[in-house]
Amino acid sequence: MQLESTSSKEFSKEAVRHFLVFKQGFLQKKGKNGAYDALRQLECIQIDPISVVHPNHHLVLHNRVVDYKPSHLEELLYKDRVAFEYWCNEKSIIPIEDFPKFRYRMKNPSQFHSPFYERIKAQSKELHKEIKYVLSEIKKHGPLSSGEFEQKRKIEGKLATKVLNLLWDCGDLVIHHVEGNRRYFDLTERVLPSNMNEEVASREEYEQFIIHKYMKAYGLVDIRDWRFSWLPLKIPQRKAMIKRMIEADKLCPIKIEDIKHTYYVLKENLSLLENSDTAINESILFIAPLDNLLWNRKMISDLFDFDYAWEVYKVPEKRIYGYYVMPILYGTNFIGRIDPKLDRQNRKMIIHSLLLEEKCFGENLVDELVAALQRFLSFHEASKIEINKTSPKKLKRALMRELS
DNA sequence: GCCAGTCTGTAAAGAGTCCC
DNA sequence: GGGACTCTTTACAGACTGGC
Repeated sequence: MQLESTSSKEFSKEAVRHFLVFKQGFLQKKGKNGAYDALRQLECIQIDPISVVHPNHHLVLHNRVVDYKPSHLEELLYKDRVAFEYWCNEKSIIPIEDFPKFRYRMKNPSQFHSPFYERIKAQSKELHKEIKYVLSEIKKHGPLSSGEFEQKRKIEGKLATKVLNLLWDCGDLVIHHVEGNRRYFDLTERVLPSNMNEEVASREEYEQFIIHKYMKAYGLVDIRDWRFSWLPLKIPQRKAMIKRMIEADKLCPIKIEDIKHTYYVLKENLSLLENSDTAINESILFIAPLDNLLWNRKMISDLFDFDYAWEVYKVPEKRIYGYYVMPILYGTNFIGRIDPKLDRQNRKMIIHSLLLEEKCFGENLVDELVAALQRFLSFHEASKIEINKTSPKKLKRALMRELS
């Protein structure tokens, strides 16, 4: 199937990088309202529980909102209820106005992903009694976590987790609040306004909505992406969908210098891509491992000539850059990697390594790195810093001179 | 041989539980 | 009281399998 049209526009890598970085809105917002605006601009933020430093979702907002605090997001989720948690780019935080659209997926969970759901769906008949019991207990007592079912009620903890997740997948329960990493679930009808819970989109409406949302969030559309369109589509179905969108004048194929692979961009974003004068943040940023900018690792490699792999899931002997390694962004380039860990007891930020790419180091970078580290420390309420390894070696002394 | 899809290993913090 | 242990949460990366 030939998808490239003769009218494909050609762009430099730098122009496309500028477009992608601009769309992320780095350090463009302020305060709790700014955090909400950033969430809407990003479409969703991926959740991750690993807390070596602040977890992924907080790091993502820290890089968009100049004075961001984790309490901003907690309030947006559990007090103001202008955001909710559900499957989007994996488990994600999503603006609440999208909730009615997600109802289609909630009511038809077997049509979508989640191997976890598939595993327990097979047991759903057997779980019928437990489902009824969990719902009635929550109705009676208010928000409950899996732990409470194990401790005080007659249901084993792992089974309670399965049932709670199943009911959450299906939209019968929402996350009321979180204590540590324990989620408390409540009835959706009790937490959200009735209009949110009544409207159910059709399959067609949901698909159109989620495809558009995906394309806006990614900026560049890549048919190889394993999360393509956040729908379970095989390659031929993806090609057919792209063809339809090109014919409907909603999507444009683009050619990028030195890249054979064809990427696509929403027609509505084309003028933004063509306009490389848009102002972007020029400070150094430590990008979260699951930041929206990094969702498509192949695209990052193509456009930024930077191969990034998060190493938390690698066996220790195969790690090259460190367990929680984060890319360092400077303007429209990745200039290196940082592997941090917060020592919470001593309020000390330990930088296991800070490695700059070859050719990236210049004396003027030191000031920018110091500013970025100071902001990172302040965000984590760390009063001390320890830097173990840098590349180049002389960077460590230069940084410590400014930071201590 | 290549590509798509599936399965498994891996690790962290925080809260709760158990036992001395 | 406090140390040791268990449970909970998550999905990427790489190994593996199967189809063409």
